[in-house]
Amino acid sequence: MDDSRINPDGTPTLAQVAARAGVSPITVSRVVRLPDMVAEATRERVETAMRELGYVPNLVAGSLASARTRAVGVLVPTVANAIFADTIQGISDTLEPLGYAVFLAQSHYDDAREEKMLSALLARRPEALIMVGSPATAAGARMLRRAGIPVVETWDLPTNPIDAVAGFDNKAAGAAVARHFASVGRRKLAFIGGDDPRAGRRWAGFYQAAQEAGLEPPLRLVLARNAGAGVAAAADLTGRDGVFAANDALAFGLLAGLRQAGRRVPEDVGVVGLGDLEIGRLIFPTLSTVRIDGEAIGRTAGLLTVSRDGPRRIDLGFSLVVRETG
Amino acid sequence: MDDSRINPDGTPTLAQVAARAGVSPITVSRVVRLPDMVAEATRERVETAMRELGYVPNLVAGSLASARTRAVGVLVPTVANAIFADTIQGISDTLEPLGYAVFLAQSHYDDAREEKMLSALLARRPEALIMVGSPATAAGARMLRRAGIPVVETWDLPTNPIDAVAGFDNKAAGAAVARHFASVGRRKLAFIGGDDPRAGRRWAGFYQAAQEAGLEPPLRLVLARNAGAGVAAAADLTGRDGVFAANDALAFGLLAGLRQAGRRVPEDVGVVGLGDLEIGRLIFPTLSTVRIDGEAIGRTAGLLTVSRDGPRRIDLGFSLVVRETG
DNA sequence: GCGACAAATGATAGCGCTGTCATTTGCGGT
DNA sequence: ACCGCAAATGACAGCGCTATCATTTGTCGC
Repeated sequence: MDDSRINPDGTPTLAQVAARAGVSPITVSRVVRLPDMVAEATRERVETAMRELGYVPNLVAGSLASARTRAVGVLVPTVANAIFADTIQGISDTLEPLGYAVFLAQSHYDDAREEKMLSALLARRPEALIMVGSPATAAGARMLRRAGIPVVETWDLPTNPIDAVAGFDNKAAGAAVARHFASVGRRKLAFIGGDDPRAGRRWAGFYQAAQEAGLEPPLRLVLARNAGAGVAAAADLTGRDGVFAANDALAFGLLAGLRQAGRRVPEDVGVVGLGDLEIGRLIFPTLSTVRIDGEAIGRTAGLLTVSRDGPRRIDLGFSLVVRETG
Repeated sequence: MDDSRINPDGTPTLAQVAARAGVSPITVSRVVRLPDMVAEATRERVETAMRELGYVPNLVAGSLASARTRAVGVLVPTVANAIFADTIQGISDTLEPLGYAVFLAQSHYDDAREEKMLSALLARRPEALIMVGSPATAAGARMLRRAGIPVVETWDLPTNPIDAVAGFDNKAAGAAVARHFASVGRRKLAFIGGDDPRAGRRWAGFYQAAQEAGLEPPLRLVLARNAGAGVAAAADLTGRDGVFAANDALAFGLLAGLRQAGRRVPEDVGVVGLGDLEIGRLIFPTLSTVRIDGEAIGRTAGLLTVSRDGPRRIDLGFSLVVRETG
């Protein structure tokens, strides 16, 4: 194949395929999108021309002409946190077979950055938008409402969602952990986590349930959201016999820190994480955790973007999984 | 703000902002892209109109008109593997400040699917493409060469790269692990991993170095690429005293499987992973591993897409980190 | 062969924005 | 006031494809 036939200023266009196959451009378009509508002989002629030219459809142009991008915007705090990676996986695995692509963006837990990312995503006119949590700013929320596309808030159950929800009750999850600690005789509790709204709700539930169980007020440590912070937090938890870490990664760090401090788990202190990452089942001692199916959240969110059937608020729930860490 | 002013058929357009501000459309465009080129009074008038209408630029149209998408396509085997998530993070953190977005796709380690994803990504006309590994099919490679955009192959050092490379020598990494095992007296080695080209190269280096060290031929187990397979693999490794797992996740599973089988690590069997995930430093016993800086691979790849300065082949190397698992 | 209808193909306009050249406006110097 | 130049703004065409209506072609029944 002689490359001189390719548009020297760029990649081959649909018009060039049409000229080569001796048909009009719209027929080439039909071969790509609606092949059953084209006579077999014509279709084969066009397909040969496409193959010879190495034609790759231009979805930028097609999206503009059709007012459809066939893409979904996805905004997560960070892709490096495995629980969100599972959600992205669920979203992608659900939408890709339906012909939808994923435009990914990260907020890094920063409100201003989240707003900027929402704007950047919306500029690309995704047909829907899925985000972890809810917009942190009024401007962000306004932008999403104005966009007039399906919006799914995940990993939480907001009282005034913009559109659809696929999440679980963070406050109830925190309460369940505190009640569990009380039921196994833990008296001095603590919570370690970040300062995002979801961690705040887990803390609120944890605190309230501890109060209701007659335990002394739990301690809250607000940390950076990585395992290293969990390691360091162990030093501030002397005397605490039950610690709820806002996510499993923090819990892994905490376990290492406690081990280094010579505190036995679960004999001296119980540890519960959140997320039920697979690693938690493999380490020693195995991690007790609040099981959240991040991938199911993603799948559900994906389905909520493409279908208006059924409820728009899905509570996927959680369950407390008690393993060796207490 | 009365919503009736918004285009009832969709979101506000640049033309509507122009009409509202009493300027021509190209002036609105300039306010968005080149604000210093517009007189202050005019700019403020336009900005007010944009704000009142809730105007969000349409990058679909802008991309077509300017022949620039300001996006980079990223193809990884799976986002759920932490080492690739780190790379995505590195890519995103490097490109986002430069105004580039990430179009993400996953191959799920399937050749046909990889080719389909490459085509889907290229249809969106990314200005560059970054992929883990190299194209598995000739058609995929041809597509990329034809696209005429910067292409970065990562996590490997291909002999005939399409354009640029940001990776490390997988074969040498495998060899280093075998030599390490030999140096600490391991005699019967094994390798567990998937069947992708990179795992194959790790195995080849491992096998060759073991031969050169006079050890009996190592055993290779080809597994599903998840921790669960690592757990199960322990049953097939009786009598082996040194096991190299193709990645850390597999190693975590293997450690659990060995623990369940009553085999002590490192007394009975040494285990080395690959990737140096943070969790490996936190668990007990701490994991020996081949350190690969996935995030640095991503950052380097990101820079290779936006700059043609300097070498196009970057070997980020690796290092063997010996911890408690041997 | 003719007419009716369906299948197949083509013509037209335009999606929302921008590269580029043209025109207008403003400023400073004489 | 006039001229030259730079800054600011506008006009025009079109990026590559597709929605939609129009036209052509093919098939079947009489």
